Order: sequence, then structure tokens, then C-alpha cells
Amino acid sequence: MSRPVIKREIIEETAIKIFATKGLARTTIKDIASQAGVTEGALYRYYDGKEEMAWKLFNRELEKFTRLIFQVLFEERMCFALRLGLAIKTIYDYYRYNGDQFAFILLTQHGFPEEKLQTKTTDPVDMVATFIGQAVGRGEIPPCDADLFASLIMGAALQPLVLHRYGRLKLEADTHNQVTQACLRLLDIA
Amino acid sequence: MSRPVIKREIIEETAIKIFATKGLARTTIKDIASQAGVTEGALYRYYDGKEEMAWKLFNRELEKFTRLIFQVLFEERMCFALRLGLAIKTIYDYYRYNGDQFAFILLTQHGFPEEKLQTKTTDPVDMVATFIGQAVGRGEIPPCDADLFASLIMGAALQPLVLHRYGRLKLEADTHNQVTQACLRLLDIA
DNA sequence: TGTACATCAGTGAACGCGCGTTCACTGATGTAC
DNA sequence: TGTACATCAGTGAACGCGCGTTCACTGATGTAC
Repeated sequence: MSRPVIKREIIEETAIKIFATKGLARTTIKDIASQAGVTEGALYRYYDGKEEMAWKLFNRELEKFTRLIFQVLFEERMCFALRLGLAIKTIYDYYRYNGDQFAFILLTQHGFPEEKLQTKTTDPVDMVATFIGQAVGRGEIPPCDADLFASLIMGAALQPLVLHRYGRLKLEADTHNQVTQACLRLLDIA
Repeated sequence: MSRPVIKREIIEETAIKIFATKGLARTTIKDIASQAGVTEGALYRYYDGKEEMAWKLFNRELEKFTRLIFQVLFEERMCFALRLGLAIKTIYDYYRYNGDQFAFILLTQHGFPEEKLQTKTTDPVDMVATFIGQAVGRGEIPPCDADLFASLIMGAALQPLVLHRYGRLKLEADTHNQVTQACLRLLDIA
């Protein structure tokens, strides 16, 4: 009775959700298959195996997210503070509406073998470092070590989301604004 | 010829080192045993199994670290800024001289099942939130959401160490000072 | 419109191996007399 | 000082099962004539 539904997307969404919740290692093929309503073999039509699947999904989601933030950070027509604020709002919105995808890229990165992580091309931290470096060059913010301050900003901005994911922090409607203000002060502006 | 050496400590140090490097799931009993120079069975004299061992070591190390920071944060004779600065210096020193232990508690926490993490009693984030809440109460720092700002501070302070561990950021002798200054500004003092 | 064949998403049962765990044992150290 | 026994850290080989992976298959959909 009309089952032209491609299961691939269901499998992938399910996998991301479970990976994001239980972690890579504790998630079994059986988990994914049964939750997705397919048999375990179905998975191997699309991927060579569990590890490869996780890695491909991870990179896909990471790139999707990174591209989104990139567009905001390097929108040349806005001033530094606006861009940073908008980027943080974008991140918080992304987390709000794509909690599983976000938690997946945020929490499972340490679950991959180190060699794989070397081959990652896109990386948010590098992007933010470039962003800050440019701002320093233009005199928009006081001089600072761009790499170090990129990590401070990223750490500060993401930590509330990590804690929220674990049910340890409440997020309010204006949390992203408070975070932005804090980050601007951290950079010694405003 | 004189092997009164208790292997337990060797096993534990080795386990922590490998856990911190490869992650909980990718570390096998065989890894630990062979690196520690014992057979796999030896491990079961001291622990009921791999999972229990990892969890006990994790809590032990977390408590050791938390207690250290606690003493600094709640040393009543110093002002807020000094205590925060000293705490951050203490963290950075701890990381420097106990890299494996630190990375173990920092990076493997997401590898445990969620139920276990619920039972954790000591937690650095709660501690920092209390610390900030007290400072607000005393008027040492401007009013703010203690929980949120605790997570901002923790995120900012720890992120450089995470990145350093992955070889993505250099740490200089004065990095902890820069981090401290940034955190003080973030809290809107100095 | 119907027949023959190709393609392909998904099945379901079996496989096999890596891994954590078990257990009877050995040999060294301690204790009693 | 020597003998007998208990204790206990660590051995090494075997076990078994959970898990990822394989593969011959089915049944639905598409294509050619």
C-alpha cells in the first residue's frame, strides 16, 4: 500500500537523535534500526558500517551548522558587535530548533578516533579566530590573541547549551542576549 | 626478585592515561592490562569490571580536583578577583602537571550513561555558581544570573585547555592571566 | 494493455570475532607455634 | 630456626555473548517492446 517513502532519511534522523542522546559508543545498530522501523541490514545499503555512517553524518551536520554561522560572521555590512550578537542568536536558535543535530556535533566529537578528527576541514573555532583576527586588524576591537580569545568566546557561548542539554541550566528567551553582552565585555568593548 | 610493588596504582594510572587519550569506549581491558604490564585478570582483583573501574576513577579524580578548587574559591580572606584569578591559575597548573587526570575528567564525562551522571555529588559548575552567587550577595560584583555566568566562566576557562589537549592551541606562561582578565571583564569588573 | 526482464530498497537469519569476564592455578609473603 | 598453613596479588587460558556485518532472498517499481 504505497510505501514509496525512502527510509534513508528516517534512518539518518533516528541515528543522529540516538547518537546525540546516548553517545556514539553506546548506540547500537540495533537501536537505530528498531527505532527507525527497519531491519539492521537496511543500514548497509547506504553506509559501509556504523563508524562510517556516524562520521559522515557528523561532517554533514557540522558543515551545515558552520556554513550558517559563517554567513552571519562574515556579513560585511554590519559592525563587529552586531555580527557577534547575531551569530550567538543564530547558534541559540539553531540549538532550540535542531537540538539533536546540535547536540550530536557538540557532544560526540570526542567520540571519534583522533586521526579522523585531523582530517576535518571545516571548524567553527578556526572560523571564529579568523573573525576576531580581522576585527583586531580593522581596529574594531582591542588587540588580543585571536586564537585564545576565539576559544574563550566559543567556550562561553556553548557551555550554557551543553548544560541545558543535560538539564542543568534553564534557558530564557533573552539568554543569548546576556551571553552576547558578556562576550562583548570579555573582548573589552562596550 | 623483590616485586612488592602493588600493581594497583600502576593499573589505575595507566587506565586514566588511556581513557583520557582514546576515550572510554575505545579503550579495552587488553589495552590497559598490556600497557600496565599485567594480565587482564589482574584488573578484576580491584574492580568489578571495566565500567565500574572507569566510574570510580572518574569520581575520585573529579573529587580531588574539585576539592582543590574549592579551597581556593572559598578562601575567605581574599577578595573576589584574587580568588578567581588564583582558581584559574590553579586549574591551569593542575592541567599542566596532571594533564592525563585532567583530560580524563574533562573529556570522558560525556561517555558515561546519563543515569550515572545523575548520581554525581560534587560538581565544579555548581561550586562556581555558589561562588558567584555569594559575590553578588556581598556586592563584590554586579548582579547577574549566577548559574548562567558560572557556565560562561567555566566554558571560557576550560575551552583553551580542551583545545590545547587536542593540539589546536598553544598555551603560554601567562595564558591563565589573560583568561582571568577576560573573565573579570565578562563579569563586568575591572 | 500485457509480458519479460532489470533494478533496487529493504528483509531476516546466520555468522564470527572482539571484547569483557571468569576461574582454577601459582608463587610469594605473612603468621603461629 | 624450621614447619605448616593461610592469605592474597597476579596468571593464563578459556568462555560466551553482544554486536557489527554479510548475504541470499523478496517484492515492489520502472522500462522496453
